[in-house]
Amino acid sequence: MAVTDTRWLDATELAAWRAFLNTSHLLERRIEEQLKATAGLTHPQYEILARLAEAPGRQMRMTELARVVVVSKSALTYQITQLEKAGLVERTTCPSDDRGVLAVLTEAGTRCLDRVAPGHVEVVRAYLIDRLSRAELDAMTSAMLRTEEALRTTA
Amino acid sequence: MAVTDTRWLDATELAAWRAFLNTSHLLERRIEEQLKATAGLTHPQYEILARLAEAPGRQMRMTELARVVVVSKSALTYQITQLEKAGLVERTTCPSDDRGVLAVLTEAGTRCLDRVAPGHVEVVRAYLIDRLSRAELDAMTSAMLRTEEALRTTA
DNA sequence: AAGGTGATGTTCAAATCTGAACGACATCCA
DNA sequence: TGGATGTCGTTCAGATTTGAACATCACCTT
Repeated sequence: MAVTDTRWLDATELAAWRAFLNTSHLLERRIEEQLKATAGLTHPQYEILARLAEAPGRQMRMTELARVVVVSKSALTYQITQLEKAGLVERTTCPSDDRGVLAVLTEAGTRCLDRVAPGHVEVVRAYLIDRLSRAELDAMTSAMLRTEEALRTTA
Repeated sequence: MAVTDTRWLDATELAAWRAFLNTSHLLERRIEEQLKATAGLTHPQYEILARLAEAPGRQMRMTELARVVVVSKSALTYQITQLEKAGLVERTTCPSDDRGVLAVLTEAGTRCLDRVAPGHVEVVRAYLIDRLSRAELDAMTSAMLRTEEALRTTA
């Protein structure tokens, strides 16, 4: 096979990559810890509630929800079941497609989110957003949006 | 209790946060997929091998390794056991501390890493590093290093 | 109208992650 | 020297994630 010489990461690039990787893991850990302590929620669960709250009719199709939250379909099925047990979400069959399922945010779900959101936003600010200059924020956003686009479209 | 008004994220900040979150999850997924297909490794396992390869004597203490790779101690115990079964890593009791355990990269582990690294770096480049301008890379690095520092020192 | 193709959500087994509890050893100070 | 305190790595139970397989239904072409 044709062996192409590997373009290794130089010191700067490796530092960038590892800083990104470590920060994402550490931040994830911190968020998880805060949500668990405050509301017994996991981060994916919070994201599900947040996305539903923003959606028209406070409801969303399972596949679409899995896509925006970035979890597998089976993980979403599991989490929606958990949230349903907790009374924060309900399942409805989609009127326009008998295969489809709509996840609907309940009143209790809305109240839960209202109660938890401030503390969550606090963490996101304290460790990420508020530590970036405007220029850094803009640079990061444009960079991240570009890579997200690439990751979503490819394969 | 004194209720401080929440400083919600504005549209730009929310976009930044979600782009970061989505990108990290999507990239993690893509990396995991590539490593699994290429070498049957998980991402944490790859990081363990990579860190050991860089370490003096190709060995590292468990706690320190868990810290740099950003996994819990129990997760590291589990993964080192897996890698030991695969013959890529060995455990040695630390000479200077009988409580300590040294994870040592084996010859097979070194060869495995050499074989897998190019493809892995390829993915990191293709979806992140090569998509950022020099300015974006620098901005992201400084921002990430600052937040990493904050997350590592606090609590 | 009927079959082929594709999408939808769930189930299942397997792997992995985490925090808490634990036993073993180090270190420090009286 | 002898506890008191802390660190180290492991074990354990429980929760979560994933991909593959599956049954159901939609859609499109003939």
